[in-house]
Amino acid sequence: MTENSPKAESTESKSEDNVKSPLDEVKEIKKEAELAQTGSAEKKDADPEFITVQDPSGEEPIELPTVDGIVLMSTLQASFPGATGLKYKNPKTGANRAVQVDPSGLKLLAPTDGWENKTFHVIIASQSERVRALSSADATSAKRRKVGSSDDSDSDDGRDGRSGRKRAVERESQPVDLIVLGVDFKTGDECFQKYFEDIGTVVFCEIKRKSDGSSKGFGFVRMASVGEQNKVLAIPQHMIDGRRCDVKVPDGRDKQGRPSISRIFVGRLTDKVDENQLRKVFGDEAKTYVETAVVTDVFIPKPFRGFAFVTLSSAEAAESIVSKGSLTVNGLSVGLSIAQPREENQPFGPDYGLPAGYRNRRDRPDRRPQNESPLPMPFVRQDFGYRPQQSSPLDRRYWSPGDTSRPPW
DNA sequence: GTTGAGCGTT
Repeated sequence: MTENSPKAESTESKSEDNVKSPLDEVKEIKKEAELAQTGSAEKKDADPEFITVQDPSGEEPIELPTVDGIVLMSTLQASFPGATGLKYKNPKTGANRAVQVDPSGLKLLAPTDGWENKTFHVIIASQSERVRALSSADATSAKRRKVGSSDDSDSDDGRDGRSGRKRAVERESQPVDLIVLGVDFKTGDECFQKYFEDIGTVVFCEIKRKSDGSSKGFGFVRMASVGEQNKVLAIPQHMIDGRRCDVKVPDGRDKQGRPSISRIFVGRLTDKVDENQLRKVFGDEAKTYVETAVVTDVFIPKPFRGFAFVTLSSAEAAESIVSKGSLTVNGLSVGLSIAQPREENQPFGPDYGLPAGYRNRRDRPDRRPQNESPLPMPFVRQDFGYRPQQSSPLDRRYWSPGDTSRPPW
């Protein structure tokens, strides 16, 4: 079985670049997902059937698609967050029958007499939670909360399986909507959703459209867990409906209280580096500090300028790496620092502590003068990811030692 | 030439 699978993907008439490893990675992931799905039934040629599911809150029934004769749990949960299964009334006995769930928990298996001619009802883990989710006040955050209801402890990372043991990973924030850029205008919602369901559980997704219904070319997706979100973000280049897409954490949306994402400025780069190298080096390094950490984004300015930005899923990992001061990439040492947010992203307004001339030369606040109080343990007390602030504004101001001009106070 | 940036709500 070591032969290349002769898939009918010969229709790649478009751009077939030499970016191999990322694509292979995608294929591997998709293959995994495929294997997980091809359980028993094998009727690929059949048109997708739909089953009718009654909404527990009494709204209109929803039709869910079947895939190869099964219904994906992720599909169910995308429509009914918190759902753990389906049931239907047995016409002979009048009793409710539960739809069988396969051991992996990913698939709902067809009843022995098929999906047809039945109305299914959703089984929700906790009714009270669902009610709470529907309360308008907390609608958005409740939506997120729902996800974990079937599996109360967070499912950090699929690879580790059950969450029986606590890991040396601190609690990361909830998944966020990820922006998907470069979506083909003809790509439909189903296809869009399906793509991400092959990677993990999708709780929300949407292609943005104009008023006339035409696609804007981008969309959003939210995965059920941070682990799955990281899985998505770790893929450098997505191929959705035959088109290359980028998936990123939207600007300004990653900081809800605490940042779960952290960006590193990488200086002193040579023009030989490419994105994949940076992903590898920083990804490996990050995992030595936080095992679930992944590189979620790499930005290299187009006319090469000797620097790059590497974003990690873990602020702690980013801090840890940066605290080393440098890292070896391609045999050369590169400079590291925490990326400064752009002006509009700075929650504290302009640089109060810095004379105007220093605003572009920010000496990192985290590389503190030696003659001052000891390091405040960056991640212990880090209320805001990008800017470790002193508790007292008078404690510390930064200016160049040789500078004769006075600080403003 | 050591600080970027495709971006949503009904």
